[in-house]
This record gives sequence, structure tokens and C-alpha cells, in this order.
Amino acid sequence: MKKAKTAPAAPDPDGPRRRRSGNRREELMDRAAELIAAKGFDGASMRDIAAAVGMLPGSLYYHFPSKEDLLREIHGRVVSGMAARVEQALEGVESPWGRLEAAAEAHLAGLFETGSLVAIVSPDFPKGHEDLNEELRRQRRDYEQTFRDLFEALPLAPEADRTLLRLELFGALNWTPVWYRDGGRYDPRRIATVYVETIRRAYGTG
Amino acid sequence: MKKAKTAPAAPDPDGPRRRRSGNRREELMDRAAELIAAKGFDGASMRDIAAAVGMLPGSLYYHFPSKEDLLREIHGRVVSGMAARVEQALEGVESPWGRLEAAAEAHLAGLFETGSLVAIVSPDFPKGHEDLNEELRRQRRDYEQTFRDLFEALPLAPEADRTLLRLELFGALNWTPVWYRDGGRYDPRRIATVYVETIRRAYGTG
DNA sequence: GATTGCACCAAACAATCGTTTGTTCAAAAC
DNA sequence: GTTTTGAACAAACGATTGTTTGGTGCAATC
Repeated sequence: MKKAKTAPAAPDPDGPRRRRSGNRREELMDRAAELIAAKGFDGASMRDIAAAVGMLPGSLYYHFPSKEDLLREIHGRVVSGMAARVEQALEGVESPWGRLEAAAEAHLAGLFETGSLVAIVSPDFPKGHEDLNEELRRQRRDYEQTFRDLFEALPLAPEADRTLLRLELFGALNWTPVWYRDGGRYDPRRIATVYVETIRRAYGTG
Repeated sequence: MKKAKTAPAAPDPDGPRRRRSGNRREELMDRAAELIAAKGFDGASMRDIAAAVGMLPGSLYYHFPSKEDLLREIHGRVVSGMAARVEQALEGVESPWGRLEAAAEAHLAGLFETGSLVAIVSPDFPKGHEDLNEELRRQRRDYEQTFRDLFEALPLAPEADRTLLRLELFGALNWTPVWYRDGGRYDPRRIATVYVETIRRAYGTG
């Protein structure tokens, strides 16, 4: 027989202290993401990250087997978040150009909100971690497929190169964190609108 | 009297051993630039650089007072080199669109030839070196003035935002090293042509 | 022929890096 | 009530980092 207090016959999958885990791990990833976005992967040391969550350096290795794996998961979560954000922005939008613009704006907003982590990590990562770099690229490739599809749906003049136009837009968007300043002349929506409008005026039919 | 071999009565401003200096310093900067472009600023250690030129780590400090200063000079030289390259590409080209296209192609070629050092260093450099970052940005600002002028000369529709269009083109160009592969479908000239042509078709008048 | 000074070597410096190991301690499971 | 386990601490590990210091050979100068 069991007392009411000890009652955990069922695995208690979401008890009063949230199954005692996952909680802290997510906070850890959030803080680490901020630091890596701000100071770069090499710039943010495990000691910095540990201090930011109020732990000791070694304790991080209970949650993640290595610094590379930490980045792997953070990068994956950020990319997934951006994918979800874009997906949501596309909901209910019908016209091909409207969809591309919505996606571009969502992408840009996601970049800024995450401290441009993806854009920062992307370019400078043939360091010594070539295998890691490859996985990060794979994570991004899935995300970029959405944009491939969006460009496929555009009504364009026959001489337009959809691939190159997509790379042009994507590059322009991903470079914005380099010059963008919060509260400046341009906001994310304006930037996305103008960039997409350029392509539309150049090659759009209809 | 002097033997023919020892002959340096005149200051010998460009003698057989090139004034004994400058020589090696330039080689040092070249090798360092390659390494930094390939592995990033943090990724390329002073020992790596020293080994690449066949010296010992400490010997580098005879030529440069610190690693930051080394990067400062390398970055400056790379930017100057790109400016010169663009300047030369503009020689004799009269039409505004032709000039922009020539500049874009030269910029892209310069990016690839230097291992994209500028594009690599640019985005990820709010690390701990905020003052250094500021100087690098200043070096680039002078260079970018050329593009500002080029855009100012373009015959554009009145609703066009020259600043934003320049940032769009510049971003698209600077992002190419992320996806570009030598021997792939696209070469620098094609990329530059298409990117500029997009803007021209969108907002060009005349 | 003696002296100067450039360009480098040789060897270490303290600091910081990612990581490992052993221990602790409260909460959960039995 | 005992055992197990999740989650962290405490303290160090070897390696690598940028940098400094003192010495040294050799070419150029007087």
C-alpha cells in the first residue's frame, strides 16, 4: 500500500519540479547562445558560459560532452527556431511575392533576435573543426530549402536564374547584421521589403 | 680603397639584398594573411604563423609589437589592395552601370584571391577587441566610399534608395565566399554581372 | 679592424584554454 | 529506511595561448 504523499506510481512526467531536469539545461543553452553570439565561438570560453549560469566550469560537462556538442545543439535549436518563425509567417499568405517577403522579414527578425548567431558562426568556421562545420552547414541546408521552394514558386521572366537570385537575397539579408544598428534609419521590415522588391521589379512577371 | 664586393659607398637604396629588410616582413604578412584567412584570427596562432615563415614564435615580435597590430596592418594592406584593384578596373570605363559592374567584379575577385580575409574578419569581430574592431571598420569605410560614389552616379528611378541598394549589393557580394566553390557553376564575373543587373533592371532609367 | 645594429634564436613567462576526476548532497525510487 | 541517481562542486590536469627577456651571428658602417 502507498501513502498519498509518495504516490508516484506513474512516472510523474511533469511533476512539481519539472522532472528535476531540462530546466537548467535550457537556461544554459540560452546563455551560452548569447555569449557565443556576442563574442564568437572561440571568444566565449567555457568559464564565461559557466559563470553566466552560475555554475563551475566542470559542471557544464554533465550537460554536454564537449564545447563543440554544445554549439551543435545551440545552432540546431536556433536554426529550428528560425524555421518555425518563417513557417508561421507564411501562414495564410497566398501570393508568391507576399510569401517571399514574409519569409525574408521573418528571417531577418530571427537573425537580429538571436544576436545573429547563425550569420556569425557561418562564415568563419573552417577553423580546425571541419566536421563540426559540416554538420552546421547541413542544419542550415534544410532550413534554406524553404527559400528554394519560395523562389521556385515565383513568376519570373525566363532569363532569370532562380538559384543566383536566391543567393543574392540570402547574402544581402545575412550581411545586414554587419551594418545594422538598432534604432537606425532602417528596420527589419523595411529592409526585407526593399530587398524583395528589387528582385520583383527586376524579374517579376505579373 | 674598397673591393668591388663590399662596394656600398652610396646608401644602396635597393641593393642586392634589398636593404636587408622589408623583404622578410612582407613575406611574413603574406603568410600570416593566408593563415588568418583560412583559420580565423583566433584560429591562427602566432606559432602557426612563425612556423609558416620558418621563424620562432618570439621572432615575430621584432616585426610587430602584438598580434593585433599584425592583423591591423594585414587588414589595411588587403583593403588597400582591393581599393587599388577596383580603381584599376574602373580605368577607362565611362558608363555608370559599366563602372559599377567592373567594381563589383573586381571586389569579388579580390575577395576570393585574398581568401576572403576581409569578409571573414568583418562579421565576427566584437570579441574582446572592440578598439581593434573599430579601426578595421574605419579602414573599410574609406574603401566603401568608392561604392557610395558609384551608386551616386547611377541614373535611378526617384523612388530608389541608393543607400539600401548599395548595402544590398555589398552584402550579396560579401556573402558569396560562404557558398562559392571554385570551379562551380558560377564564376566571379557572372555573379557580379547578375547582381548588378538585378539592380539595373529594377530601378535603372535609361 | 673594431663597432654598431638589424634580424633572429632559445627559452622561458604567466595566463587561459577545454577537459577530467573524485566527491557531495538532496531528491527520487524502492 | 535504505539505495539510487540527478546535478552540481572543488580542484586539478596537460596543452596552448600571446608575449618577454637575454643572447648571438652576421652584414653594414666607421
